[in-house]
Amino acid sequence: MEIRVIIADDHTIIREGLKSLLEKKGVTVIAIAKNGREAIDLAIIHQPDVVMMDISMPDLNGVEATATIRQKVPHTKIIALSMHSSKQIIDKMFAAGASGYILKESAFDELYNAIQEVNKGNFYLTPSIARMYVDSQGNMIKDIDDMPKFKGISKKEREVLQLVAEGEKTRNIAEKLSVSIKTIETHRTNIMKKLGIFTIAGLTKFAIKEGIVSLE
Amino acid sequence: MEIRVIIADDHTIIREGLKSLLEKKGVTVIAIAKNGREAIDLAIIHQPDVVMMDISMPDLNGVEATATIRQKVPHTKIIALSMHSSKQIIDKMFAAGASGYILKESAFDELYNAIQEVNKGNFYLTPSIARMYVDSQGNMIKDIDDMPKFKGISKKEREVLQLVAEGEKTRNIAEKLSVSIKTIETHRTNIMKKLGIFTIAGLTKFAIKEGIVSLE
DNA sequence: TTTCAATCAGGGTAAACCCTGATTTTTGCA
DNA sequence: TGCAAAAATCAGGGTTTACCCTGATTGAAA
Repeated sequence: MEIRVIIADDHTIIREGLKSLLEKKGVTVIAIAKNGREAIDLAIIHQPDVVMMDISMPDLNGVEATATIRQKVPHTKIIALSMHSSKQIIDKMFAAGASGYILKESAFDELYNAIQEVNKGNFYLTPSIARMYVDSQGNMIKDIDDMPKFKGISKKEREVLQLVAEGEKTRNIAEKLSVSIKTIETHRTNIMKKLGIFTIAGLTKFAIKEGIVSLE
Repeated sequence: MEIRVIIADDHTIIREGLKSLLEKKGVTVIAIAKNGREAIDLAIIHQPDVVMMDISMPDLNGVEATATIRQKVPHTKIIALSMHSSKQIIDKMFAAGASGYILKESAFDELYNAIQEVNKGNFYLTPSIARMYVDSQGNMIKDIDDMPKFKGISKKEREVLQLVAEGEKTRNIAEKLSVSIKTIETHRTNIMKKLGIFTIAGLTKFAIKEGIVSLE
């Protein structure tokens, strides 16, 4: 059976390379996204079987994009494609509703395997990471809808924080999120109060440290 | 004429993806290395035309591997394949003897172009980075090694940039440097023009990338 | 049912941003 | 050594954005 896949990664080389490899294996790459927001839009339009989702992307990161896609296109499965094996990041991704997690240093065959498994409705975890999970928790992943809070920062606030740290002005953020400028101002003020950081530069550094935005 | 290439990258997905893309274009990938040490060994054995070299690799990084290959296999050209556009890293790579520098977010066509150019004996720099190596008159600075400053940023401007990126307000910066607010405003404006970055968040990220400020 | 997230308004001050134009000091190099 | 270029300094005066209150509504979650 044909598997229809969307690739989301901010690095063109990876997008194109992955597409080339998947197509060799007979997987149909129906669309390519270069950030989380594009991934959401394309997932809604194309209703793919699987999304290969990079975690750190500009504009809207992979964790948030995963949560939104899981909500709006529930039958679409998501595999996180990451460079990091930090437990914190993995937890976030599965909490957001990912079905698989593989590393960029994994072999392509493993990635192909993951797509097959996830498409069948199973979970897939890179073996090295799976070992870490079984040791610490015992139980595997459960489908949690609500994302764990991040230092008291709400989902929307985190989204605003990312855009602020990426250099967007309030007006542009308001347009992107289709709300009023006043709303964004309120969010930004609340973020600053919660974090105790009162400058754009400070917020930017915080967002970089926390992996909310990348330096690329 | 056939171009013989070695790929060195610690991420299997990238190695295999790149190989697949290059072979589609008729480039011969004669070997694949997953760290710098392997890259050196394989370069000596196979004497390739070009090595695609990732910079951050375990065991032995791309910079050292580049220097060694340039010394032991002088006719082999090296293209750095990086995720970062930090000046320090670029300088190091070219100092080590690289002939090209491209980003992983570049399109594959650009990478293919770079291979062609480098194989002819030319240098190749990703346009976005090349722009940073251009002075205010629009002249390309060829000698990257003794480039005095980064895109025409003066000493004082750099000082102001650091304070801006650390979250200081114009008034505080003026006080610290014992000059008027207007002077700082002028510096900041000039920095923005020179860098083509027009937000505090952008300046902050730039400063972090360049090591002007740290993440604490 | 009370809390919290998300939405938005009014109205204000401070700061950033953007010109033009100018003087003085430092510095590269012919 | 001398001179032109670049760096550093500052002013005036404008627009825009950020920042900071108070206050209010809706809907969802606890």
